[in-house]
This record gives sequence, structure tokens and C-alpha cells, in this order.
Amino acid sequence: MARAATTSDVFNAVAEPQRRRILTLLSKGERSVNDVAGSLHVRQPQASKHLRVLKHVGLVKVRSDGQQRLYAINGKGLKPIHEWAKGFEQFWNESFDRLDDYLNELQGKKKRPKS
Amino acid sequence: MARAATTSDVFNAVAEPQRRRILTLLSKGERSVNDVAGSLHVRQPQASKHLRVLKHVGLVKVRSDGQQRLYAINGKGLKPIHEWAKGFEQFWNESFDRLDDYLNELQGKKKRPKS
DNA sequence: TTGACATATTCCCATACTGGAATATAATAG
DNA sequence: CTATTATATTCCAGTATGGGAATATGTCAA
Repeated sequence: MARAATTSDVFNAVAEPQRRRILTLLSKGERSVNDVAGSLHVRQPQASKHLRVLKHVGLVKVRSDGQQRLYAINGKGLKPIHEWAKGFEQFWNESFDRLDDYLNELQGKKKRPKS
Repeated sequence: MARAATTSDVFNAVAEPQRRRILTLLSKGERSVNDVAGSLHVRQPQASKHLRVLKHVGLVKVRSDGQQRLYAINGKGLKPIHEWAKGFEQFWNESFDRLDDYLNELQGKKKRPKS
């Protein structure tokens, strides 16, 4: 087999740097496709394609305004990623290192009593 | 050009489902390669390969114990992703919807005064 | 050293990705 | 309708990928 499809997965959608740049741009407000392409210095078709992926996974929404299509961020779609990463928060917020605990024990600090 | 390389980017590293499963497993404690392979029902070489990528981007650490190699999570590596997603927090924590503001305005609530 | 076990690496293949270029579709103005 | 502008889609090429299989490397015991 090969690489898993990107199109329907939020994690893969944001794995692509250009798409993260687009999200960052859109977080400042809605933009037309040409605005996006211009601001990020990519061709219009590429902008269109990336926006399509982002739309597909629910990270952006669109509305039509004349012949323009205004894309806006739908940050809610990023919540799953945030939540997922948060599940590992303990690994950077607290010391779960056994050696560290042991040293504290030795010093009689006992910051985190056994029970 | 083609797809961006996965090996040196944390976002791409966690874009792969199997690797997320590995991280989740490791969050319960260190595991040998065979443990990982067994628990997740993947072949040993695949486990080894995924662990290599995770190691490369700093999401896991290894220590040798006899002929085993015990991998442990290094959740700190996920902090960048968490922080990045957090930058979009406003989009799910607050209402930035103009219609919503307008309705509040109509009701005289004025939760978020203009200045 | 030899054997057994644990892990890492290499080679191959089928797949799917991204960007470029060209083109198709959509919407508006005249 | 025609021209123009905005956006979307299609086709292509080069590349990286993940899994399978085979193999190499590493570690320990006897």
C-alpha cells in the first residue's frame, strides 16, 4: 500500500505548510482566492486546490460575493488537534521523570507525595 | 515538485495515523519495539520505521535495555502543535460571528463593546 | 563461536501528493 | 451575446511515502 489519503483528514490537511499559512492568513479575516494567492505568493490554481482541501475537512467555510468566493476560517475544525495534543500536556507541564522524583525524594522535598 | 518530506516535520509525523497510535500507546509508558508492534498489530519493521520517524522529530526517546530498545514518549515535542492550534482558540471559545454580535446589539446586551 | 532473540535497514511496489500549465466553469458588465 | 474577471478542474511530472519481504545488525547466553 501507499500513503494514506490526505483529503479527508484534518491532521494531514494541516501537515502541509502552505495550508497552515493559508489558515494563518484567514485567521485575520475572510479573503478571496486571489487575495490568498497574492498574499502567499502561490498561483491561483494552487490556492484554489488547497482551499478545497481545507474546505473538505471543515477548516474553512466559503460564501459567494459576486464572482468572488470569500473563504473564512472555521477554527473549530482545529479543536480536535488541540484536544489531541492536550492529551499529552502532562509531558511538558509536570515532571513525570522518575529520576527527578527520586532526586526530590532524596532532598526531602516530596513535591508529589505518593498518596 | 512533490509532497514535502515527512521525516523532519512534527506536523507530518503525526499526520500518519499509525504514528499517532504509537504515541498514544507510549503515553502509557515505555515500550519495546516488539511491544509496540504487538499491541498495534503491525509488523516489527514497520514499528521500527515509524519509531525512527518519531525519534527523528523528537517525539520519542529511546534507551537500551539489554537487547531491547525501550521507546518512551517525549510529549514536549507536541507542544508546538498544541500552541499552534491554540492560536485559533478564539474561533471555538468565543463568538466572533457578526450576526451573533448584531443580535446581542439588538437586545442591548453589548457583551463586547466597540472600544 | 554458535544459536536465539530483538531491532534496524534495504529493496520493491503501488499509491497519492503538490506544483505547473492549460483549460473549463461561473459571474458580471456592457 | 461577448468580453472580462474570478475561480475551479484536469492532466502531467517528479517525488516521497508506507507496507511487505528479506536481510543486516546488535545483544546476550552457553
